[in-house]
Amino acid sequence: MNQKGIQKSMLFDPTELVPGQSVDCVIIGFENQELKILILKWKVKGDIWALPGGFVFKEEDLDKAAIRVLQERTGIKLPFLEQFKTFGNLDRRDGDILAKNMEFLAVKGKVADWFKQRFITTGYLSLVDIKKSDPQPDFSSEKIMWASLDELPHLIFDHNDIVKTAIDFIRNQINYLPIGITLLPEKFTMKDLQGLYESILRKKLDRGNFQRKMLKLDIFNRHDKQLEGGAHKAPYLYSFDKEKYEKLLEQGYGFNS
Amino acid sequence: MNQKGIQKSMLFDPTELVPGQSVDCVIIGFENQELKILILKWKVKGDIWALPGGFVFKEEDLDKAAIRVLQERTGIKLPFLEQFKTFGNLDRRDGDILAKNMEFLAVKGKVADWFKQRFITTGYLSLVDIKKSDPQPDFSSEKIMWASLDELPHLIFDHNDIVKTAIDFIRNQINYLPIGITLLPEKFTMKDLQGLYESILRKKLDRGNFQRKMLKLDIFNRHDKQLEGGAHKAPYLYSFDKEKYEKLLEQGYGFNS
DNA sequence: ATATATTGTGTACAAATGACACAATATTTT
DNA sequence: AAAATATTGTGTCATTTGTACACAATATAT
Repeated sequence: MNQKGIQKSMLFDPTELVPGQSVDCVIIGFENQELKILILKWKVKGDIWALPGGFVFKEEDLDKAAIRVLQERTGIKLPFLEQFKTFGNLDRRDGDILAKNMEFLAVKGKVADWFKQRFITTGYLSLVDIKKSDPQPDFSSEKIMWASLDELPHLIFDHNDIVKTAIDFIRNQINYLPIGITLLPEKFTMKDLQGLYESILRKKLDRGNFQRKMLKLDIFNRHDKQLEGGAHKAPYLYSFDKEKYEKLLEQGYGFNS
Repeated sequence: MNQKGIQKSMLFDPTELVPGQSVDCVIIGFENQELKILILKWKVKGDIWALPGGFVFKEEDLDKAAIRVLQERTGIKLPFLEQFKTFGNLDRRDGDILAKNMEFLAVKGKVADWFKQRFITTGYLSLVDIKKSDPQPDFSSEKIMWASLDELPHLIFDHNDIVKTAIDFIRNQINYLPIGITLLPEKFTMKDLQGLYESILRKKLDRGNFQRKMLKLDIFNRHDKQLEGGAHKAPYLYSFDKEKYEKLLEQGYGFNS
């Protein structure tokens, strides 16, 4: 969290970290009617993509570690962040890849040992407005990018599984998560919102019924008409009434089937 | 899992364990129309109740550790077990209580240090038929008992929070968890099943509608009438058709509101 | 001016939910 | 032995919710 913390984690001083414990973040965005995941390319030999993850300080709450790691590794601050599962299988790390990279990076001794141990990692889920976020690669990453969920490259270790679990979690919890308010821009059309639901639920919804059902929730502000657009009637723009939205979220709302 | 493993964990040999990582089990049963939790009384000074928990071997999957710990500490084998959340706050362990107990037990050196570190614990949920289970206290417990959820004593550390989270999890996932088949005896009445749902959802359900809705699921075998009973019409006994039940569970079923 | 695509809303039927009713039946009381 | 009592299994019906499809309104393209 503080500057010292950041420095220390960059240097991987094992004495201040919880051994064998990490956090990994599945950062989800929505753009062009599809879900996207933020992934990092490691500064190592070969194309190695991974979720932004990191370690936990001995004097740090697990939740705080997730917030800090996300901030350090992507520049994203104060996101919606929720734990969804902890992964602790013995085979979840690939020893071969690690060994080769230790060699490539000429990492030896305690630091190499640190990376080679088995890690139990806790997965955190973040929902982000892509337009508002400007993710930056950290010192250990060559590149950072939003990858379409449907065309996600192979990720290191069990990170593809972690992503899948995160998406299943969202689908399951869709009525209790602030998906609209976090994933969409301030103003959006009902078509945008419907596309978001369809991407998460992986099925088509009836346009008319979707619109009616959403509007009946009474959590939207209706704005002026959208001007730019295609050769057709311009849709209304909506934004969330945050108070009403949060009140409704507590009890859950939305789609049962 | 193996005999060696059990011995080692009893002796708390820190070199074979993952430091700072534990698992805690919320074992849930249903008896006399109410939910019950299995808790242990520590062999230390004062009345200290806790969830059955334990540590994770360096060469052991996290899920396997939970199964082993449950077995070692309660004698319960092959239960339904599911991870629900990981707790990693700095303040989740109470240093005072630990220090006093180390003193009382005359535990010093490495073993005392082991117990004093911060633990990140992963909560596992187990659903058990009380009638079939015969929990036994392990060497470190003075007593083991089923405590009514509504009259749960104060548990050590954040264990009361962990129980609450587990119950919330079940309520939330009720349509996807095998609650009936794990918590009820082989044969049961619709009233039993309704009582179970009411205990979890914490609300009364209409008897007639509940019965109809359940039977319509077509996952039960209807047996002979129950003979013993009160001054009234004897109810049917039912059991689950396991194949149909499992098929239905995959897609979820039950109560939306 | 006309064509086209898409929106906002209407309608009508089906299915699910919720509240309550009532006969059937096993025991207890008289 | 008959009546009283409690509880079960099922019936009914009004209300709500879900689903499919229709159609006028309207913004731009031709």
